[in-house]
Amino acid sequence: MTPATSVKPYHHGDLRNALVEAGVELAREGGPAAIVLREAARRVGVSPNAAYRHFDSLPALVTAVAQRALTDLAKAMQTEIRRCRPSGDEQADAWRTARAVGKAYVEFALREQGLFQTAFDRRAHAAASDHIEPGAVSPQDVLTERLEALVAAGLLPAADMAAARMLAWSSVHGLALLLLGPLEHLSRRERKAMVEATLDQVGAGLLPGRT
Amino acid sequence: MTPATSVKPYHHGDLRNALVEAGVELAREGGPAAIVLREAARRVGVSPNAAYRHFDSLPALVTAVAQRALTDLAKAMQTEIRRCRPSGDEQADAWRTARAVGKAYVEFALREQGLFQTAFDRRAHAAASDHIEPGAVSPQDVLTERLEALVAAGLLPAADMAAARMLAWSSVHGLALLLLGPLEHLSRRERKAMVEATLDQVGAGLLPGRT
DNA sequence: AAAGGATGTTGACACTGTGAACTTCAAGTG
DNA sequence: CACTTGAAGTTCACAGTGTCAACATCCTTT
Repeated sequence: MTPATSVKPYHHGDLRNALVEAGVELAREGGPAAIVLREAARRVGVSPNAAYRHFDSLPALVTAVAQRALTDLAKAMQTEIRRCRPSGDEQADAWRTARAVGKAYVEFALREQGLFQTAFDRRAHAAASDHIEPGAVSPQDVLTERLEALVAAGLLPAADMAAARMLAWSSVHGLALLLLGPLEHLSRRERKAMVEATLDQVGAGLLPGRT
Repeated sequence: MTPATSVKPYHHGDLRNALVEAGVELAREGGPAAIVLREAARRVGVSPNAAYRHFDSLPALVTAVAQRALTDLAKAMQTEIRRCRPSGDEQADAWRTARAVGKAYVEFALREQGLFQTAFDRRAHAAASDHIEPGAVSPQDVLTERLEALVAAGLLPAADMAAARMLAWSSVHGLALLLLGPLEHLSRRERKAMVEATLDQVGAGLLPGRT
């Protein structure tokens, strides 16, 4: 049995993950621009250049953090779906869960501003050729799943899927970013109202005649 | 008459503006992160710290560039309105111009990616206490104006203005950012289709029963 | 047991934002 | 008109960053 903290082994053992986690923490504190290679290495207790054994460059680390953020977002959406307990009415349930997904999206953005911005940072998506997690579920997947439920419930014509996807994703994504940026001065109450109103409005656009 | 280019006067004369313009150029080339104090000063032909006589810090310069970008965007929207020649039918015209504004928004974002991202950069809106241009018109103003036209034409209940504003702004803003980020691989044709479809869908949400 | 490759470390370089002290110049005051 | 004074630019300096090259250490495989 090797003592847990002997004196610090020369090899960290799980540096890549540790760096990503440090990066996540930095992103949570100050957004994508706060992800700094040297600081991440410092927090992990390792020399700056050790990171280059696991990431080609800083953007590569940012990309990894962004992917982590994306799956966190997806998880939050799924959790919110699970909190909606079925009422038996398939149509009502389909719409309620779809709405819940949108709400979870915005709430995650507000709760985890730094992570959310990192998830959609330009540099993150730029250095794309990074190895992707196998079982990673993306926010798009969760949304698509909900739209399919709407189709199955007969609320949405299958032919309108693509357009509906764009409207739903665009409006919720835009809403989140506006609340984080130009509308950041709004009170919690006002924000809440905006979110509810916008989600209803999206519903009106998505499902003509049914809300 | 002082010769236009004697030998370079010690005092630049219009440094603030020159720096902002250099900043705009940098932003156009590489987004908000590419706005670099020293490079801007270099391009203007002045020492790095000269900038500090006009801007408290780098974020202050970014803010100035962002404001310039915002008015550029607003101008593009207004131009697109003007390209819509009235057809006599007030309702049709109101909707057509509203739609044109949305389209101009997205097209500006695609055409001037760097500027657009700078306009909505976090650091830009953070250092807010900068002196604002007097006659500056904002994108929000243009949008509001179009919504009022919709109300005047009897297409939109005045009570729904706030909600409509949020839906329109959110969806168009989100659409633009998605096209620039996660959907950047789309072909020009696909993008176009997305934009048209989403705008129509927004119209459906905004004006129930009328498109 | 020795080789070899993966993993960390040190040292160095160019670049950035920013503060302090100095210089130049235009404008107003006695 | 000489002379001060304050705005606008400059130089020097420092800490912090990403990244490269060369070196050190350790696990693994033969």
